Amino acid sequence: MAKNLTTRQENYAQWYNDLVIRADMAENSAVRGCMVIKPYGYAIWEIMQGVLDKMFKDTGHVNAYFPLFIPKSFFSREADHVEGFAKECAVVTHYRLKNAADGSGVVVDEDARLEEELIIRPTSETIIWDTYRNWIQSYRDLPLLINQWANVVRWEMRTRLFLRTSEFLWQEGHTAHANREEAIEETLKILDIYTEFAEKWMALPVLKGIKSPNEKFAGAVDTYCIEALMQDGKALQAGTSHFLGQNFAKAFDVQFLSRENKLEYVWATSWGVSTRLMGALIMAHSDDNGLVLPPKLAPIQVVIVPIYNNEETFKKISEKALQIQSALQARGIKVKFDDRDTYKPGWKFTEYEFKGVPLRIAIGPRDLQNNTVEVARRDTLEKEVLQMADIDNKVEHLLQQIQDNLFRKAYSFRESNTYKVDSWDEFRDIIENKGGFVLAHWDGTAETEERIKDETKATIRTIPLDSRPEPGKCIFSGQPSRQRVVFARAY
RNA sequence: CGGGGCAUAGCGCAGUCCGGUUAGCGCACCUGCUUUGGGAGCAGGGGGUCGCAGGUUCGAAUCCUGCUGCCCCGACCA
Repeated sequence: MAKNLTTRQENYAQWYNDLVIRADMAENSAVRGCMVIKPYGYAIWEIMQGVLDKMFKDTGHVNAYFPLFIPKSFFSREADHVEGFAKECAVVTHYRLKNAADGSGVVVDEDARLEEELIIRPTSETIIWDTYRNWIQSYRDLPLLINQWANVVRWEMRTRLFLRTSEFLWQEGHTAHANREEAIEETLKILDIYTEFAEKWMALPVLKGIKSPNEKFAGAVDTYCIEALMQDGKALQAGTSHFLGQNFAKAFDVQFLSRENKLEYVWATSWGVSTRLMGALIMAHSDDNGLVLPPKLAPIQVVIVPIYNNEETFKKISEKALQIQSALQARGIKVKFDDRDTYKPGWKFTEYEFKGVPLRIAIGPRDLQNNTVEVARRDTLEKEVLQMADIDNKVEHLLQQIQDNLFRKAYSFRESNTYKVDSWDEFRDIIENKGGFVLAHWDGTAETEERIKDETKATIRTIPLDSRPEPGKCIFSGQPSRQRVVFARAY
C-alpha cells in the first residue's frame, strides 16, 4: 500500500526518519544538526503548546521571556550546573563581520571581540535566577510562578529530527517558593500536569518517578520525570520536573525576608518539555503506513475526500461535504474538505494516511444514492459505510474511540514489554534481545549503575513513585536493595 | 574526536574500474487528451557549473593531487 516507507521491522531508525519526512513534519536544514519544522509538524506542536499553556495558567503560572544570550560568567556560579552543561554550548565571541580583504566574502572582524563571551542558552536557570534576585525581597513576593516558551541550543554530536537536535523548542518553568515543602509540591504538581498531558492528550502512558543521582539534572536536588516506552523497546524521557532546593538561590544570592523577619534563601523548581514530545508521539502510535495521530492532537481530525467523474456529481458531493463539514465544525471538530481536482482520490487516501489524519470520510456517487458516507479509521485501517443521519454524533464518537484505543494499545504494549527480573543473565538477555522496561533491584550506588550501563547500555530510567518497598538483592552486586527500579536502553 | 561511506536534475540512483556521440533512468514538475470507490494511462515537454580548485590529455563525470560538505556506526546528551 504505502510506498517509500521503510518498515519498522526492517530498520526502526530509518522508518522513523522516513516517516517524519513523508508526513511532512520536518526536514534537515542547511545548518548541521538543526531542523526545519514544517507547517504540518508545527501545527501539532502549536496544539501541544496551547494545551500545556492552558494547564500552566490554570495552575497559577504566567509567561515571560528571558534573553537568548547568557554571560559566560553566570555559568561559573553553580558548580554542578557547569559540570553538566559546559561541554555542549554554543559560544558567541564576536559581534561584527567585515568584507574579506581578498573579496571572497565576509569574515569575522577580529577587532570586534566581545569582552565577555555570551553563551547561547542551553537552559535558562542562570539568567533567570540572576534576574529573580531583584524581584524577590519579601515572602509577599512568593511564590513566583513563571514559564517561558523558547528555543535552546545544545551542541549535540549526533542529531535526529525532533528526538535530538542542536536547537530545539521547549517550555521551561522556573518557580521560587518560601519553603521546601511548597517547592516540592510544585515539582510534583507539574509532574502531574505532564502525566495528564501525555496520557489524556498524547495517548501515551508514562511512568512517573524520580531519577537516580547519575541521571538527574545538573544543579538539581531531585529530578522527577515521566518516562515512556517506544515501539522498539527503548525508553524515552518525555518530561522532567526538578526540585532545585536552594542551589540556585545560593549561587545567585536570592534571599527574602520571612514572616518572622528572617533572611532566607528561596526554594526553587524548574521543569520542561520540548519538541522531543513530537518524537515520542510519532514513535508511540505510528505504523508502517505512516503517522498515526491521536485525535486530540491532530491538526486535521477528519478529512473529507470526494469521488466523482463529472462536474455535476462533484457539485452534489460538495454540497453534502460542506454540510457535513459545518455540522462537525459546530461540534469543534477540525475538518478539511479536500476538493482539489489536481489529485485523485487514491492519492489523497495514501497522503492522509501518511499524515496520520484520524478519520477519513469518502463520498462518491454510491453514497449520493444511498445517503451514506464511507468512514475509514486511521488507527485500525477499518472502513465502514455509515448512514448520513446523525453523522456528526457518530464522527465525534469515533474520534473518542480512536483516542481511547490508541492509549489502550500503547498501554498494553508497555505492559507486555515490562519484565520483573531477578537474575543478571536474564537481565542481560532481555535488555539485549527484547528491550522494554526491566524492573530490577539496585543497591543504590552510582558505581553499580555505571557498571551496568557499561556492560549493557541500560540505564536507570526512573525510580517509580508508586512502587512499594520490596526488599531484595541488587541484580548486579548482590547487595541489599529496598525496591525495584526501572532499567532500559534509552533515547 | 575515532571508524566506515557518499557527493551526477527537486528527490532517489546508473554511468567512474577500462577517458571518446548530444550524460542517462525512475519519481516529481509542465502541456494536452482520456480518466476518477486505494498513489491513473498515453503522447509531448522543461530542467545539469557531474561538490570545489588545480593537474595529466587532442579529449575528463571517468585518471592524479589538494580541499570542502554530508550521511551512517561509536564516545556525549532532553
